[in-house]
Amino acid sequence: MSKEYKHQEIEPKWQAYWNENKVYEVREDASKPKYYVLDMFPYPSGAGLHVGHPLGYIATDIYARFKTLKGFNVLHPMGYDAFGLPAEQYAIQTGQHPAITTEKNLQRYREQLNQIGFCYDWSREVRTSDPSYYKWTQWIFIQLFNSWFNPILNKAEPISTLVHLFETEGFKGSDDTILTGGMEFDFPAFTAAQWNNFSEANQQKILLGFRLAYLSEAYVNWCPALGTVLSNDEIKDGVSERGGYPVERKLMNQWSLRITAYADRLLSGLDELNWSESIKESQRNWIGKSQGASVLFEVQDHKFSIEVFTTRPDTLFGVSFLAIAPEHEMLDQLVDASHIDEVMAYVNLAKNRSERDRQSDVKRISGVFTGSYAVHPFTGNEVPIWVADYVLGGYGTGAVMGVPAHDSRDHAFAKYFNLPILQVIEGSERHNYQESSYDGKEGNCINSGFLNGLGVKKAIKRAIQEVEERGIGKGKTNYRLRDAIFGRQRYWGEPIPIYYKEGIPYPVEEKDLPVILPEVDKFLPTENGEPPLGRASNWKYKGLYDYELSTMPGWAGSSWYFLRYMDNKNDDALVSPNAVSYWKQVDLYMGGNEHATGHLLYVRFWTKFLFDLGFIPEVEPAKKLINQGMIQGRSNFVYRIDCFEGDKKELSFFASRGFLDENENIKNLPVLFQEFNKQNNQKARLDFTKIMVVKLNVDVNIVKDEVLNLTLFKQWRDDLNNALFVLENGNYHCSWEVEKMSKSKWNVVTPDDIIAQYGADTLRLYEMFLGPIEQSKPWNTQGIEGVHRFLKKLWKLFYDKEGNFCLNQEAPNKAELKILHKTIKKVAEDIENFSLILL
RNA sequence: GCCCGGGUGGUGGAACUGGUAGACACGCAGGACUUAAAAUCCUGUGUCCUUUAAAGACGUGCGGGUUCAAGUCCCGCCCCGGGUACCA
Repeated sequence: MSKEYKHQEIEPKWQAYWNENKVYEVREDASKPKYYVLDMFPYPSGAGLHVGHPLGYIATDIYARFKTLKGFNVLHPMGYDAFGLPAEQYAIQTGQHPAITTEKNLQRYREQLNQIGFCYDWSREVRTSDPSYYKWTQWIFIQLFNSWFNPILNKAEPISTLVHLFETEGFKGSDDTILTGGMEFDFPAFTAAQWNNFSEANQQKILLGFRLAYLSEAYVNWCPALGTVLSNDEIKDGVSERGGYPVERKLMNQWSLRITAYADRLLSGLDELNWSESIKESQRNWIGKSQGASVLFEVQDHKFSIEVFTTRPDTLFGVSFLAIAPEHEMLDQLVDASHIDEVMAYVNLAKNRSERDRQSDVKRISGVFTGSYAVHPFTGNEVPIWVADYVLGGYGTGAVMGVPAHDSRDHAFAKYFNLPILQVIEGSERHNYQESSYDGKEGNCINSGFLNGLGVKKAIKRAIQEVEERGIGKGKTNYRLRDAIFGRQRYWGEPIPIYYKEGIPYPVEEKDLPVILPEVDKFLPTENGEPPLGRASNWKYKGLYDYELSTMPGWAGSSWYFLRYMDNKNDDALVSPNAVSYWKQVDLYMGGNEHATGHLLYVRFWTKFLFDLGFIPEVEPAKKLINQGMIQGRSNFVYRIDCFEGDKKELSFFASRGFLDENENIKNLPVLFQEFNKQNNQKARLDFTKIMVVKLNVDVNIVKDEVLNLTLFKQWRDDLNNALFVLENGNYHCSWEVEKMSKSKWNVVTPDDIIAQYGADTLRLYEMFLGPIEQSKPWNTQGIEGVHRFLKKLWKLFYDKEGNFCLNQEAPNKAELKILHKTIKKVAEDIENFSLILL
């Protein structure tokens, strides 16, 4: 051993030892209690693993090692969420196959992970893009396709039980008990005899309305110029980020998963989970259970009614208008001829606004009168029907009853369009109903016929009773949660294992799985707008039938990966009963907050589904969840001063932070130019026609303590070779801001440099030292020195000046034992509490 | 907009149920060791006033409130991060 702490020697030595002796490989062992520690697996991006990823990994690694020492049989695996958009985008730009990009990125991730010295059992690695893995993702999809949700048993069952029901009892129509709450399509009632005489096509069409994986129309962001569907992410300011083309919302036939059937179980299941309250609260809000009533409003001079959903049937007498969504299916029929142009113009505009836009933009009130009236079911009054974009097509019934006096958005709408505001709840006497609404639930009904005098809660019950008696509505539970659109018009994902025979979708037979992602010449949609898989030549099931051309979304593979780690090489089942009955579920799951309602809801859904069908023994994927805070990037900026003469840029240089004021404008122009001339030995005038300050992200790796390394800056990009500067005391000072850590912001710090300089142990210690694991914080490498020094001191406790390992064998005295045991207690408690900061 | 987090020195953060705000560390300043530097060790370090010290005043995003006592509890705001259904 050398004389001082040398991580360059210590770390590779032990990492090699672990590797050669397979120290961290585990197998089921009934003699020991099991413990399953899981990290949310990473998407292998081109920028490599940044310092944010290991934060959670290090914490779980400490915990996994601790649990092992405590005698548990610890499963601690790692793998990759390897399908996804970025690799596909890259493929579109460069022609490089996403599989190649992914493989390359993945290698790099593995190297980085190895360097940090994690105790993963690498023999269990999974990759979602590997056919041996996605075979089972596809298999689960087929199970979903072959299942329906039985609301009486409150669980999924094979579709054959529904077929049996149809064959023996038929279907009683939209109020049938087999419906899970109006989420299936409305089919007319049929008898068993009728069912048996239906054509195959008709039967299949009906079944599709009940399957947990089904085909239906849904709105997507369609970009005609790119011929593809875009995520909200890919849209900036209403146009495509790539190319800046217009985007419209378009109805498209899409595969969806009936997650809404599980809404109640997803909600009630939260109570037993040891997850943070904030995550559980987010999920509750996302599921958005609300109780109320659906009420039918007859449309005057027409033979149909509009169904509205309301949580406040007690305010029915306060209705002064109905508002329907621009997407409402009855719109065409009810709009009055004299209003048709105006309405259609509005609808075309409103439909193409994104939902988020429509919900967030509360200040801009818009809507248009359809020219038609509904009849108030109790008063018989005429109620004007409006189209308004604050009503969303996908939520509730796509129509609301406007009660301006007691709903703030209805109020804003009524006030803007001068619609009557009718008070029906007694609030505070001084409340001015022309100014604002009273949304509270305290008070008694007034001006409300049979509801007068009742408190809000009683009035709700009474109103529901009344509409039910009159046959114009019923009590109803509504969920904000929508079925999950599952099809993607993309290449780099799991092919949906469906083929079409005479236009009817059928699942690929299990023995033919996996449906391998075919090769294509380009990763773009076809000329006639089909997804990229439409380019695959001779790609037919059994050589005869067309395959489904859409692929699965990013979250498909991640919705069940925790199961695959238990038995990752099994070719006969997604996981063997043996393995899953031993490892059961994740005991500790660590991951980012950003997955609160996406991944974490879907994985719970799939887990419940697989449980229902008897494939796994647990209804929840993870008992305990810890959200590691996001490590944000700490971006550095430089300021370029561009000076124009007319449209021509005459001069351009970089000014240090101090020359700009708080608002990042030039503080004092003459002083700046004086300094510029002095420092660069020039004679620039300052009477330019236009002077602009351009703020640019600069690579944080060439900035230290906010001081820019000028030499490296000039080498950073070709156009900067001859860059000119105005410095402060010989230095260029940058500004900084907290942003998401990403390649495009030049603020990615990778663990590699830190490990090379200080070693993995210093990195690990420092990441834990940064602050509580749950808290988000920007990355800042300042401070790592102190941690490194701590390790050196620790090392010196055990090695003398010549580098000899020195311990003596003397029995410890009482005081020493006391310290030892206090330390053991403290360390054990801190680790159990994930208080990994204090040393 | 809505939902979930967060805001404490120059910096990361500590303060468990309301009870000495700023632990620990970084940085900075000074000193010791050294021919010198690095490394290491020691001392100081919230801000302001003050030659210094003592003493004092002010201090946990902003404005109010409750309390003997507020970083912590209540009300109203501001700012930052995440999510908002095809990013993962």
